[in-house]
Parts: sequence; structure tokens; C-alpha cells
Amino acid sequence: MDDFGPKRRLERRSTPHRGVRIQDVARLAEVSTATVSRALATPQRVSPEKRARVLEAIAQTGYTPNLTARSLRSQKTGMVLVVLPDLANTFFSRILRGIEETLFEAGYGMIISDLDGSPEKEAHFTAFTTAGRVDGAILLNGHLFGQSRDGQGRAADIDIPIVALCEAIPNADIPQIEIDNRTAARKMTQYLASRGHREILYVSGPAGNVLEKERYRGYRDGLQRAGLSFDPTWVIPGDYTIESGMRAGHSIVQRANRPSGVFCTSDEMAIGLIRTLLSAGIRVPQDISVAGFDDIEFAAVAEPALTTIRQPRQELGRAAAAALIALLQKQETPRLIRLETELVIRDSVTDR
Amino acid sequence: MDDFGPKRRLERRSTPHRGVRIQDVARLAEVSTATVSRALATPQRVSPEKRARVLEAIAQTGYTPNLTARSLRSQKTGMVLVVLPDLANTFFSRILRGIEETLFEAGYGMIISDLDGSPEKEAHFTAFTTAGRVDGAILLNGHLFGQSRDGQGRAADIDIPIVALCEAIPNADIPQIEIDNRTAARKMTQYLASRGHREILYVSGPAGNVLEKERYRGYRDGLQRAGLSFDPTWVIPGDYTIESGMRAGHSIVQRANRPSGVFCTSDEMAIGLIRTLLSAGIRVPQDISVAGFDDIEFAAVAEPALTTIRQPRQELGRAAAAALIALLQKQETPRLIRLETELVIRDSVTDR
DNA sequence: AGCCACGATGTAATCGATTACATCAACTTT
DNA sequence: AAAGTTGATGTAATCGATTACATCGTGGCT
Repeated sequence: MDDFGPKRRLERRSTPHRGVRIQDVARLAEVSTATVSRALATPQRVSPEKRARVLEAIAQTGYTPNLTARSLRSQKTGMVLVVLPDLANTFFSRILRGIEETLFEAGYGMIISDLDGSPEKEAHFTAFTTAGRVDGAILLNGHLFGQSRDGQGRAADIDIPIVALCEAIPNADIPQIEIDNRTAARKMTQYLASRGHREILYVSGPAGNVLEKERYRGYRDGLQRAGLSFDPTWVIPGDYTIESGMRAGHSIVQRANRPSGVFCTSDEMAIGLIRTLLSAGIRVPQDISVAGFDDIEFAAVAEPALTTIRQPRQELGRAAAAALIALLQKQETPRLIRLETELVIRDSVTDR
Repeated sequence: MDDFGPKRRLERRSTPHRGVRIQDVARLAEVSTATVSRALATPQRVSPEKRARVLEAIAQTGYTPNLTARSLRSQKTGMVLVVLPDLANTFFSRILRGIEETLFEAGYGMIISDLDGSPEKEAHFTAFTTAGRVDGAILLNGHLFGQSRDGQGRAADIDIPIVALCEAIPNADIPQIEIDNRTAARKMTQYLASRGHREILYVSGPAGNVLEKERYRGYRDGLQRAGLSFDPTWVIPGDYTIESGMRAGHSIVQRANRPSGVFCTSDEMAIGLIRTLLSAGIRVPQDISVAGFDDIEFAAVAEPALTTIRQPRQELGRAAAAALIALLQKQETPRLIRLETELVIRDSVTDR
């Protein structure tokens, strides 16, 4: 292109540089770049005087190592990917905090992907993992990248450590962190029965969801143990959202034979359902008792205050992060971690 | 450390390689690495046949470019840092979703930092930006890295684009995205007055908070326009949390002269406060009317349903992300973007 | 004294892409 | 036909660290 001159080397950028580089520090401290690097990474391997010189130079220049370069060379990013179905859902935010805390303590950062049910996004984040921008991943969405929920389809060839949180992942040999959904749901069903309810309606989670399956089984277990018969017309579909709770509420308002107790498999649904019942003039718990699941912040201040199952959300997050960190450090970690739930009795369930 | 062996050359990794590299693709397609790179980045600059060969080779090998290497070379990370005070707060999660959506559409990823009031963390994330792992940042916490809230202290020498969301940052020449808190608070105060309330109690946000200052001004404005006098004993401190709402509720229950209307500057506080009032046998809204701010999901299903100010949260997130993206692409963007709020009238405020 | 191990340090290879520049062939233009 | 364009492609520099290996000096051991 430049037709005139003989080949001329690209000018050394005249604008000094965007940031301070390890070379600049090395030059100022009159040592090699290797020494600077070691002074930071393995201080005991550098003589005290040089170390001091390096530190001084770093302070003067305000040097910060470029993490991208470090990642490229060391093949470690110090980043963890967290994949979750819905960022805007209250239930997840506290879990996230638990994850964040624990990762931070271990020096890791967190990249969040709100899947939002979009396969397109899913593909995008698969790329992330193969592309070496994260060291590991925590999955809250119940299936692996590139796999459908039933475990079919090619499993993307992910070769980084992964743990599954809350929703177990079928056919995957990775650590699972969860609560015992089945037992928890059974306990709540039995509790409702113990308060004299014999027609216990169940508002489900999304069809096919792993949590839902377990909770449903727990519901059936509970009925059986309480000596109650199961009636499929007492199962209403939901998807854990406030809106689906309201829909379920409407269907209850309109039906002829109303239940005396309702077991919603999320607090959001319980709150939405109660809202609908109250608006229709049905009193809670006097006319119908309603129980929830999760114990989100608003459960305690709802009117009436919600009887529910407490999940240790922050702990779940912490446990998942801890398990992943263990994997990243090539340590052993249990295949299954189950945290305890607690039946929280408040005002939304009363005696029949 | 290993005292035994003679120096031995490091074995060339016998396991082939962790991932497919651009070289592998180039070799298979019988082209240079430059051509592979171009076939992906600027397809029109590569002949159709070679492009086809490259694509074929990529498909066969399952190659994905290593993003870390790309970032290092191109000095772009495709990542944005989002700093927020409290991840577990419902208010932020929907904003986050707006941010995430817009960033995703533009091909950016999101790194989240939950500050949680810890200066230690703040320092950590300052490092992030100087260290070149993100291209830009969205700040929801009301101050710059390394600066105290009043703008004092050394401003960290951040040289990446930054936008401030919700909380304006004093003394910083960066785009702000926010709502008109003052006007919104004035409207609500005037609305309460229009329903006949003359003793309007104000539950504040955290002292010093920028939002709080604006809303407080709006409250004073509203009183004035309604011809009501201001009484400092009608201001109760809060911090936007459910708990602080409950505390405010208790102080109302215990005081001699109760207000007829309460303006809480967050829905969380309103819900906590209502809970306390109801528990004390005070009816809402019959005895005391309560208004909120934000219109979070639970506002509509609370009992009574909350009269509040709707903030377009997802839009706020989208706008902030869009502004940042503009900056990243060296485009112009307004210094101040203000989104409209809306007075949402439900059941928690009634006539005096 | 001679040998060896070890600690401190420097030199240069390396991580895996992007991209500036060189090269060459095929056309245009004058 | 000579000179200049243009487009496709390859070669190698580059991004900024980490780290394998080489080197050198010191002190311990026999």
C-alpha cells in the first residue's frame, strides 16, 4: 500500500500505552519481568531487596496485572459461570448471593447467564465454556448445555467441572446440591392432614421439572401416610410464578367442590393464589388453608403470614460454590449434598 | 524440590491438547491460521472455496475460538461489569434482567459484583476494571470505585466507559439513567393529600442515599403544594428493607399521634410496615393508608394491594445497557436519561 | 579441594488468537 | 505494454503475562 518507502517497521505506538505493563515495572525496578511476576506470585522465592524494589515500582506505577494475559498463559480464568432459568425470580437471588460470597472468598468471580428459556442463549453460553473463559460452572437449570431436559441430544463436550444446584441433572455424573424435595413435600402434606384437612389440593410446578416430580411424589407419599385417597382432580398445574398461582386460585373459586387445604409448591404461587381467593371473598385460612414452599422473604410478611417449607437458600448457594471450588482444586467432593429443610408454621394454615 | 532427577525437558504434552486450536483447523483445511480467522471474522474477504473448507474443518473439529486469546490480542473482552449493592433485593433483579437482555443482544456478557457494602470487595472489583477483563461497567451503587459517597477520595484511574444507573454519581461526568424521583415522590404525596390525608408520615431510605434525598425533596414539595405543613417528627428512618419497614411500623404502633397516611419509599418497607400494623390490630387502609414505591411484583398481590409508584425497572436496565454499548462503540449518548414513572392506584390508600 | 545441591535471577518460549505487512496473481487503466 | 489496482493469502509480530530452562554464585559435604 505505501508505495514509496522501503519496508518500514510499524512505529512503536507513540501514545505511550493504555496501561502499565509488567515490563514497565521491571524496567523501573531494574529486574527482569520474571522477577516481577515472582515477586507477586511467590514472594518467598525472591530476595527481600528485589522484592522491595519491585513493590516500590508497582506502587509508583500503579501496576495491575492484566488478567486476560494471565488467563491465557496459565489456562485459568478465575471465573465461574452460573446458569439459571430466571434472574428476576426472588428464589434465585439469595442463592446467587450465597454463591457469590463463597466464590469471592476463594478468589473467583462470577459470570451470570439468565437463560430465560431461550435455546439461543443456551448455545451462546455453551460456547463460553468451550471457549475457555470460565474454569467451571454451576447449573441451576436442570440440564446440561446442549441437552434437552430428558438428557437426550448430544451432550456438548464440556470438559470443565460442573455442579448442579437445586435441580438434579439426569444422566450426569456431577455433584448435585439440593434439598430433599420429596420428604419436604411429604411433611407439608402430612402437616395439612394433621390439621384435619382431607381434601388437599396440590398446585404443581412446571411439567417435567425435576423438582416438581419429587414434590409431587412427596405429596402422594403424604396422602398415603395420612390415609387419604388421591384424586387427580385435586392437582392443578402451575409453574412457580405469582401469575400461575392466581390462575390456580381462579380455578378454585369456580369449582363446585372446594378443597379445605391447598399446597402450593412455591411461595409465589401461594401468595398469588391467596390474593385471588381473598378478592373472591374467600377467607384464608378460615375458609381455605394455603401452604407454600421455599420461605422467601415475603412469606413472613404476607397476609396471612405463610406456612411454608424453608429452604436454606444462601446455604445452598454456598455449598454449590464450595463443591465447585473443590473440583477446581482437584479435591474430592461428595456426589450428592442434601441440605435440611424446615417446616415453618405461620398463619395461613389452620384447623379444619 | 524434586531432589532426585537430572533436569529433564518437559515432556511435550502426551495428551494431545485440551481444545481444538485455530492451527488444527488451519492444518485440516490446508490454509493459514490467518485465513481461518478471517473466514470467521470477515467472511467476504475469503474466497468461497476456502471459506467452505474452513467451515467444514471447523464443523469436523468442533472448534471454538478461545476468547481469552482473542481478548488479549484485540484488547476487547466483550464483557461488562455490573456493580450493585444487593443482589438479593427484588428491586434489582428485574433491572438486571433488562441489562442482561440488552447486553446479550449486542453480544456482550455480564459479570456481576454484589458489593454488599464491603469496601474490600469494592477494591477487588476496581482491580477488575484496570486489569482489562471488562470493557465497561454499569454502576448501581451510587459511587465510583475507590471513592466514598461524597465523591471524596482518590478517584481510581478507571479508563473504561461507565454509566450510572438509578443512583446518580456526584461529581462524575458519566451518563446517568434514572427516574425522576423527586417528581414521583411529590405526586404520591399529593395523591395522599388529595384523598384527605393531612398527617402524612414519611419512611425514608438510607441517610445520604441519592435516591432518598430526591424522594425526600419530593415529599416536601408535595406537602407544600397541598398546603400542608411539614413536621420533622413525621419522618421515620428506613433503609428500603422489609425489616426496616417493620421497625417503622412498630414505632407507629407505639406513638400517641398516629398518622392517617404513610408514604414508604420502597414497597418492601410498605409491606413490612403493613404487616406490623395488621398484627397490632390496625386496619389498612381503613385506619391508616399506606403507599409504597417501586411497584415490585408482590405489590399487586399484597393484602391490601399496594398503591405505589411504578418504576420501569426492566426499561431502566435496558437503557443503561444501551447507553454503555453506545459508549463502547464510541457513539454519542445523552448525559442524562430519565424514564417515566406511573402512579399505580390500588387498595392500600383510601379516603381519610 | 572438589563436587553437588540449592537459591536467585535472567532469557526466552509459550498460551491462542488477531492483524500488519508482504507477496503474488489477475485485472484496469492509460 | 507498462504501471497501477485490487483481492486473496501467507508470514510473522503482537497482545501481556507465566514459567521452563539456563546460568551463576554460595555454601555444605566428603
